Amino acid sequence: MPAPSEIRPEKKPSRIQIRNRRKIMDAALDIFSQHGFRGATLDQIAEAAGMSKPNLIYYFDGKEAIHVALLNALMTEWLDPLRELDAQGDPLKEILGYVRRKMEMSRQFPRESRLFAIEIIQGAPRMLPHLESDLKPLFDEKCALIAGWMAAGKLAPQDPQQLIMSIWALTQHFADFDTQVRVLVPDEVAGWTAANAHVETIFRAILTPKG
Amino acid sequence: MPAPSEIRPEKKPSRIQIRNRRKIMDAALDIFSQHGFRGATLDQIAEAAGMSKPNLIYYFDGKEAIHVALLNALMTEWLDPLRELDAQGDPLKEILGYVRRKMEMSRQFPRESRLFAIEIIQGAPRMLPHLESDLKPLFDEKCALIAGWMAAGKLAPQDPQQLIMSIWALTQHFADFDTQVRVLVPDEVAGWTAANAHVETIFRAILTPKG
DNA sequence: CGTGTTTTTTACCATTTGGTAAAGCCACGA
DNA sequence: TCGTGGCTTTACCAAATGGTAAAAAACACG
Repeated sequence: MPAPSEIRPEKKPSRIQIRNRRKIMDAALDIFSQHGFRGATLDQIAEAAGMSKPNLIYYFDGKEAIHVALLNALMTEWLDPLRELDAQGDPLKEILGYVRRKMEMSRQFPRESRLFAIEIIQGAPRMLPHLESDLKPLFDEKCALIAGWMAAGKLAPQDPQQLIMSIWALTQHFADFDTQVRVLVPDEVAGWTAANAHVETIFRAILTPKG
Repeated sequence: MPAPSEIRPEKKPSRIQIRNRRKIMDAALDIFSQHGFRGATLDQIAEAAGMSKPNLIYYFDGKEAIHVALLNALMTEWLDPLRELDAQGDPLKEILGYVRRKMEMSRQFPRESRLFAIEIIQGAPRMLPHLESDLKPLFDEKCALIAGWMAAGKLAPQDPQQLIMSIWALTQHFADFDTQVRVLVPDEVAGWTAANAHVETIFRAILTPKG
């Protein structure tokens, strides 16, 4: 009788629950990343998921719950590439590796990137706490790591905060502004190749320590 | 009897019309840039403009007309900094000047930047034609100009398309992702100063021709 | 099988929202 | 003072939308 969305004690979800939850999340990612929270409708999501609207509500407590579930799932994996920055590795290689991973994510998961972008642009109404609790500490930690590398002369000295943010700006641009990029650089394959080369050039140029 | 929004022949708008149209556009910019097209409501816009909802409709044909009017007005002035790229000027100075103008716009007109960003992220449903007809030609023209500069050895050779897009990505980031930036770099003044310095460093580094 | 549980569907509902109709208001010239 | 025309408000409406109730269907399992 109780809908799974209301179950508090973890009553190990059935196979159907897992499958349908996945379908809903995927459909919701499609719709939310295209229209934003308010612009998306449950009917759209339901149709994209191939099920009825009340059935959505059976699996999630409501529209907001779906959105929050998406953002939560996203936040974790979205930060993984940054977590992989290894203090033991070669500084320049580590950062260029991070840039490459972010470019790869933009290409493979543009919907996730756009979902995130819309949420932030609109003031992160459902995500500010996560930014403070998840993103900020990781950001500070990695800034300190990079600052250490710079102090040791392994990288050209500069503001680590600005460095990381510029990596985000450049890499996510190709996912978030895809529509515009497609108009200006119609050849998608060549565009991605050029973009990869360009961002690598940029960061190699500003990071390589002088003499 | 006829509402001004329906007047075809340009019947020079009255002072009240000009004032109210402005108020509406400003309010709409506020709301649309915060919630996107579907997320914004006429009631919100009306309240922000300090007038009643039917009064909005008196001045504009409807929600969509307001949004389109905003985007049209925006597109023109948004491209101005790029238009100012002067073929006669010093190449490096011209591009760094462009970067500076874009940073300035991000700081002074974040709402416009976000309105534009949301529209593009959502697939530019009301703007694709403008991208093709206004942005694309200007983009191509300036790419050719920059390519000429590079061929003449005035700038380090690289993909001009990627160069311009990376300028956009970096400069607009600070307006569009302001919420996130504020969490990570709480000191706003210091943040902007560092950001300005950082983008200048980046483009100076990749544009300065070697030997 | 048969029975209790999970899942899905059908039929609704209350609110919100974009938009309209028509009356009222107000400044200004005759 | 009256009327005329631009401006504003009040009172609505139909469609869309998030969500609910409850019956029906599908399923798990002894």
